[in-house]
This record gives sequence, structure tokens and C-alpha cells, in this order.
Amino acid sequence: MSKRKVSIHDIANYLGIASSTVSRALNDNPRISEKTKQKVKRVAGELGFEKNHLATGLITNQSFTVAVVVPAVNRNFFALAITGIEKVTSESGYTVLICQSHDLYEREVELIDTLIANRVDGIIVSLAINTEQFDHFRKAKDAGIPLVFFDRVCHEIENTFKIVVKDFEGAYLGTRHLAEQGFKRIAHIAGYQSQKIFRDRLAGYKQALTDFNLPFDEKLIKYSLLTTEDGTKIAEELLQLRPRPDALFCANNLTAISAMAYALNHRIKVPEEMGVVGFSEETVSSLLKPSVTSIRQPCEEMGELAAQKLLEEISVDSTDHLDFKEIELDTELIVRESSKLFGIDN
Amino acid sequence: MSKRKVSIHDIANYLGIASSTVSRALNDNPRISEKTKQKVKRVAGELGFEKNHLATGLITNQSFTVAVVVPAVNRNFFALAITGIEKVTSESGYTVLICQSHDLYEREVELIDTLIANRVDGIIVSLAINTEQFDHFRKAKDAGIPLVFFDRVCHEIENTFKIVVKDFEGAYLGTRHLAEQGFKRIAHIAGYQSQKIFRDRLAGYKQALTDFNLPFDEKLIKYSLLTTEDGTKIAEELLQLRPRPDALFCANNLTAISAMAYALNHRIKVPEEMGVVGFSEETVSSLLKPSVTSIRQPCEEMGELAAQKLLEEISVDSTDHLDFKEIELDTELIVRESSKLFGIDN
DNA sequence: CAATATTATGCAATCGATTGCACAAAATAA
DNA sequence: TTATTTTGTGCAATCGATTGCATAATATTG
Repeated sequence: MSKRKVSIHDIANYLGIASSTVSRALNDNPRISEKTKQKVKRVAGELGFEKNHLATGLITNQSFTVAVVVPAVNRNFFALAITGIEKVTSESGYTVLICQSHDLYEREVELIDTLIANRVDGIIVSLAINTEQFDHFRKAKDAGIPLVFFDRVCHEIENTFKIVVKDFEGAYLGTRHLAEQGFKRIAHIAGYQSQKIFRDRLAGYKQALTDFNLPFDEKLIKYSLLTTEDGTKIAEELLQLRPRPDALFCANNLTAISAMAYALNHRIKVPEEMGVVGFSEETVSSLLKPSVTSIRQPCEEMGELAAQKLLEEISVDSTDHLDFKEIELDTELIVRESSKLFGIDN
Repeated sequence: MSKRKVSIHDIANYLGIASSTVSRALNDNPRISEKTKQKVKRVAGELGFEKNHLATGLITNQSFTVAVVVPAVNRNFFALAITGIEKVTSESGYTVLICQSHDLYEREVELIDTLIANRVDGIIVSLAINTEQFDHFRKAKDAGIPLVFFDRVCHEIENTFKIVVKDFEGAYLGTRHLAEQGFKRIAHIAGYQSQKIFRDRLAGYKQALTDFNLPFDEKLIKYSLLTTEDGTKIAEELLQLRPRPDALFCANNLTAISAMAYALNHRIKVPEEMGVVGFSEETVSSLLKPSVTSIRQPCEEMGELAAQKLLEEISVDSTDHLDFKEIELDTELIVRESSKLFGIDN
């Protein structure tokens, strides 16, 4: 089917020289004369030579490919993180393999297996929401593949870089803001507690309630996968409670958007009758009517950092002197219309 | 650094048999006895053997990897198309490499080069918005790599599958709908005309104007990259025109959303003072206030079809009897609040 | 001009899995 | 028991690029 490809041997034959010379010439090895290099490169161009990375990878034991495994690429946070990763890695000549776990543990395991078999040079991961076992990562680690976690990280595998934001603090900021605006019954759309980030966000929420002497009510907390549909469903449930919650702090932004849409469709005024704050931002957060108050995360920066740390670990001979302590970045509260009862000018 | 990996030779040594036997045993070759197979597999498990795909790929000339090159993964359309692609390919044991051109021609060229070097088995492409030269694709084709285009397709490379929607018809439907609602000065946010899909959408828009005896005004057409920012900027320009356009047909949905947001922020009522229709859907199209009337595309289906066609071309010995005619799918008009002047139910 | 240093190139093994062919062992037929 | 078929393994070449070591070609020095 695919036509026989041109190899360095073909170039060597054509020129009547050894293939090792061709290899060195193409790699600009100083031991090859300029004259030969130019000849070789010219012929390579003429014959349409394309270096076979598989062969190179086989012998050098490097594929110059790193993989990113995230729940889904169409979420703003992950899309931007990937952009950050691409920025850093492509400067170093690496190709990025983007993989989606679709928030399924089983799929994540499969993916990691494939990546090991493909001998990627490193993997950057944000866990599927229901991942609670980590053998697949241990296997990768044992295979000598450096691992970096970001956002939804895993503490069970030692000696890996972890990049997170201050989730507790972010949730605290968002909830406090609602309290300061005078909201009294603040509900929380929480993520499944398997992931530490969602435990932290819940904890931040609780702490803010405590600090503002607001009663804590278990009925006001709803756990889910945080999809758009979950947001709608949960909004429906919450709005049937009596007394009705008067504000909503959401563990992500998709649910904030869909819950708000549900409320608006049921003639509940936002923010007057229900304040809304979401964690993380979507592109449309600022475009919606009302625009959505959000906890902004440094998405791209997280991606860049993750990639830098990965490349650092890849390039180093021994990981002994690497400092694997978790890196925590700051979040920022962006106040918009969905939570603003008084005219605060930011 | 990475510990020396276990190879079939290690298994062979351990068992005192030939590595060819190990290879065949692991691949369930019928010429190997059940007894040996079981022994080999047990030992492979114990030693933690992981097959090296690079080596396999080198000899079989197949990587069992296909690549998808799209402008950006965080757009709903592309994210869903990728989901469709993954669905089909993963069933056949292929890994999908997702790549973003970020709508940059140069980046696209780089990506294709890397993919050729990595010997992917096939590539599915939706062109960067400013791609007008196609040598990089010809190179891939010459290297024997099957190519399938979808959405933003390329007609210059013969013998490739192309999957598109009826862009002309979709645009016609959207514009006609606005005309039927009584809008008279319908503006169009168009994509750069390098891509056929955007030419078609413009043509559909024009045809609808003609059919409804609406005057065609070049000033009402704005060309751009169709980013969120473009939508905002263009809305600003259009709303300064006198007489002001009273409706907006957008070549994608991002611009529809941001243009509508701009209008709302400037106290222009949607749809009363300005009707809005967008091509393609975003997750939030139905969640916005007002919800956005859109031309729905069968995104996932397009992805599935593209993947099926690619696998078909990969598996076949000769492409001679393949029918490469372009596949055109239907679009659907989803009427929502942003365009509904009269109470049409549906 | 001979002796040595320098530079350029070639030889051959290697990475890990696959596969055509040869051959040994076992099973069956004569 | 011998001849023939079937079944199970092994040998060795192969995919394409890399690299340590050897050697040929050229330049430098005394």
C-alpha cells in the first residue's frame, strides 16, 4: 500500500557512501565535512527523504513525544492548560499527544497502557473524576516514564511533580463574596469527593460559612460529575427546597452556567433572588446575561509549569536532587453581575 | 535514566526458548502450542513485559496511530467531531493523536511534517482558516499516508475522502428564517473566503436575500477569523451603521454569541431590535438569555464518518476502487429566542 | 621526505519485534 | 518398522537510524 519509503540507505547507495555517514551528515555531526553534508542534504531533498522517528526512537529510547491526559478538551480550563503545555514543549521539539479520559477511570487506564507501549517520554495528567486507584500510574513510573499531575492530582505516587491552585482559598473567596453581598442560604454544587480539589473546594465553602456565622445545611450541598446536565438537574432540586437557597457556589463553571440558565428560565432573578458564583472560567462567563462571577485560575500558566517540570524531569539523569514539592498557584475572584447586589466597582 | 525495559528476549532467555517463539506466543500464533503460550504469558506478566510499539511499527510499517489536525479543540464542533473519531478508531485498536493548528497555516505544515516522521497510519484534517497551499498534504499523500478532510476541506488533493455539511443550504435556511421573521437589513459575519465552507455560507446568505427581495449591501458583510473577539468588534462596527442592521447571520456560533452579548450590553434588545442566528452550535447556545437560534451540524456523525473512511482507506490494498466522492450531510435549523419575533412553536 | 597528528569516512553491532524458511519432534499411515 | 504428514520451535534476516571503534585520507611538523 504505502509506497516504499526513502531511507538513509537509499541516499547512501545513491552517493556511494556509507549510511552512517549519511546519518551523521543529516544530524550535522562535526566529524563530517561540509562538502559531504551539503551533498547528502541535497540528495535527501531530491529523493524526498523523511526521517523515520520510530527507528530513531527505538535506538535512542526516546520518542520526543509527551502525552497529556485530561478529562475532556472542550472545557476551557483544559483547553488553555493544553495550550500552555504545547507552548513549552514545542519549543523543545516535542510533539504533544492529547488524550481524553472522558472522566472515565477505565478509559484512563487504557490510555496509560497505550502510552507506555508507545514509549512516550513523559505524561502530564489531570485525573478522571472517579479515579481512586493508581496502579496504572505506578506502572508508567516503573517503566521509567516521568509523570506530572496538575489540577486533579494524585498523592499516592511519590516523586512526581504536582501543580495545583489554592482550591480551598478560591472557594473561600467565592463563598465569602456571596456572604458579604448579604446572601444567607448559600448552596454548593460540589464535585465527587474522590478528588482532593473538590474536597478542598467544599472545605473552603464551609469555612466561609462558619466565618460569617451562616448555618451549615447538608441539604444545600449536591454532589455530581459537574456536567452541564448535572447543573440543570441540581438547580431544579435546589429551587424546590423551602426555604429556597438564595445563592449558589459551584465547584466548576459549567454547572454555574447551566444552573443559572435554569433559574432564569423559571423566572428567578439573578442575582436579586439568587446569586451565582462559579469556580474556574469558561469563555462565555463574561458574555452571559448576567455575566457570571468566577474564580479565575491561571490555566495556561499551570500548563506551562507542568510542561517545564516534565521536561526538567525528562532531561535529568537522576531524579534524586529534584524537589518534588507540590506547586500551588493563586486564584482570583472576578466579580461580575451574577453575584453583585450592591454596586461594587470591583 | 529509564530503567532497561523487559523485551521478548529477556522472556526467551528466562524460559530457554527462542524469542521468535515468544513473539508468536504473545500474538497467539496458531503454530505455537497452548502450553508454551501459557508459560510465555505468565512469565511476561511476572517480568512486567510491555510490548514496544516502536519496534513493531518499524517492522510492520504501521503505528496503529491516526492523527486529527483541527484548528482548536475547545470549539464545540471540533470537540464533538473528535469524540466521534475516537469512538470509531478506538474500537479498531487505534490511538488518536489530537493536534491543534490554532488556525495557523505554518503550524499546520509543521504538524503534518512531524506526523509523517512519526509514521502515523492516517490523518484526519480540518484546515486552518488561512491555508491556501497544500504541498504539505501532497507530501503526506506521497508518503503513502491516507488523508481524510472534514468540514474545512481541500479540493486540491485528489483521491481523498471529504466530509462536509450542506453549508450553502444551512446558511440559506438561517437567513431565510430571519427574512421570514420580518427582518429587513440582515448583516453577515463571514469567515475569510479562503475556505470553501465560508464561501458557501456567504452564497447561501446572498441567495436567501435575493429570494426574499431584500437588497444586498456589501457594507453589511464583515470578514474575519470568527473568534470571540472578532464578534465583539464587528458587532460594534455594524451597530454604528445607519440605518442599523436589524439582524445578524453569523458564519459560526462563537461570533453569534459575542456579537449578541455586545448588543445586549448596549441596550439593544434581542430579538426585537436585532435578530441573531449562528452557524453550528456551542454548548451554551441553548443556555444563553436569549437562547441562540442556530444551524445544527451533525458533529459527531461527521467525526465517525471521517474515521470510518480513513480506516477503510488504511485497510485496503489499492485505492483504485474506492469511491472518493464528497459526502454531504444535512444541517438543521434550531429556532430559539434570539430570532423569534412571532411565537413560533418549535 | 618521513613521522605524526588531524580529519573524514566506513564497518558492524544495536535497539525490539516480526516472519519466511529450515528442521526437529511427534503423530499418523502404510 | 519405515515412510510420510503434521505440529512446534529455532535461526537469521529485516525494518531504519545510531554510534563506538577502526581505518583511510589528508594536513602538519620536524
